[in-house]
Amino acid sequence: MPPDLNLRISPRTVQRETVDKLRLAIFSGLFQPGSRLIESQLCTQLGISRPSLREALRSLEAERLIEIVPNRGPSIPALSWEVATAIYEVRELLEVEAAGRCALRISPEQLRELEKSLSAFEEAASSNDSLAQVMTAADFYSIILANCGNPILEEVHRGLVARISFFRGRSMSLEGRAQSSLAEMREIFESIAAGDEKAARKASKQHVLRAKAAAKISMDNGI
Amino acid sequence: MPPDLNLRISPRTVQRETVDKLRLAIFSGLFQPGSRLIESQLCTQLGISRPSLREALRSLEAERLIEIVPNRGPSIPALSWEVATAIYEVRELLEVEAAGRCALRISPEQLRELEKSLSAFEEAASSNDSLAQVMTAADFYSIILANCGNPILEEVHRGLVARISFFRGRSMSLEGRAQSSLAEMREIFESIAAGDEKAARKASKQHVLRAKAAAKISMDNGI
DNA sequence: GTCAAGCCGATTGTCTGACAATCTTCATAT
DNA sequence: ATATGAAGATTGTCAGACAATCGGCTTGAC
Repeated sequence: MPPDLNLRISPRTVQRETVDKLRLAIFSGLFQPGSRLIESQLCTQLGISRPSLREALRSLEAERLIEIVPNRGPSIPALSWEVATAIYEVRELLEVEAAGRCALRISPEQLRELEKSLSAFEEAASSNDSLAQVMTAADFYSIILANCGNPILEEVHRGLVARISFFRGRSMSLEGRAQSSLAEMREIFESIAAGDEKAARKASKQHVLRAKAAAKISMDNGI
Repeated sequence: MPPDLNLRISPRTVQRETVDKLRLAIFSGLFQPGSRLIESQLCTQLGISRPSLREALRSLEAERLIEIVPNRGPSIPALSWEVATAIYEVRELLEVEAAGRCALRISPEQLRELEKSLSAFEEAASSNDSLAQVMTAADFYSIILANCGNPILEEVHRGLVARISFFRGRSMSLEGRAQSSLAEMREIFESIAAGDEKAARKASKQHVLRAKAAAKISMDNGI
């Protein structure tokens, strides 16, 4: 078999990645909540055709990252505090369960991985880079969710966290939030490392509750 | 203002409903797990164009009701027992929480509604119409989830239940499953009616566990 | 001046038709 | 029997079109 030279003169524009680009743009807060997304504009910006764009938009709609109102088109939904609260509550349910399970079954190897991500967050927390803080914190949870033994738990969790990504950056930049977050995460880590299910659940619950409180504060302040 | 005669000679084919049609087709088991969905065929069957169909398919893909493999197109995913188990476990988490909350906050009016749906299931259970059984049972949960005070809980639950709809018809047709299901549901209802949160949680947990067991049996039997 | 009616541009919903890239299948040759 | 290769089927993507609908603006009436 001849080696795959991977030389593609005109690669069919791989717009399987269009969804990812758009998702990232939404995460990074490029669009204001409530603002409309004009299809023709997005097409030129992304360099794809309207049918392709609309496919991507349907995916995002199903993920609840955008809303599509008939005859008005896609827009960024304004997240009410009521819905945000509901999301935090379900997140609590899922994370607590995942942390508890994780404590009982995580492998030494993955535990080291978790420790590394905690260190990464520690470093980010001592800086003022709130984007790095959010990213490393997300890594930490991801590892827990990925090792809880239930792929659905992970999948649902990811979907929910995506919807409140808007808050996360804001609340993390609250005075002292990163540091207290670090302490909470360390406690979760210690409990999991010790294989103490109950402690892991308790610590995890505390963490989500405090994150929720921080989000509420930053929202009330209209940050 | 002239009255809206609602006379549309050529109504723009409302294919906002295309997704619903397809979803229903999948629920009712019209497609075999693992079978491919040919776009051109679906287009003619549904009477819509390919771009429109592909939008609908993207929505279903995001709901995990179909899979789309690049260059192979959409297909019905074969649900492994491993994934099904994971779904049942998360369902347990959500339903238990919802039942518990419901017990504390449901209005008398909604309680009557719940009782009615229980009666409907009772009637279906005494018949042999397993489709009616599944539908009325789904109604019962829906009412609980809709009244638990957390819309996200409901939303996530609906998404998960959709993915195991394939099993539900099968396991409900197991000898005696409908009757024992009825007993379990009655216990959930009684607990909620009594405002007993703990009992509601316990009964709900039992119910999901038994449903899971029934699903496993019917799957092992290859029904 | 305020409010209603109606018009106009902007945008969406949907279709048709096209074509290259890729996968499948089957026949052929070694 | 296996590898090769060619034909057909299917997907990925685009361009262009047009009616339906929405939002805002102008106009006109009171």
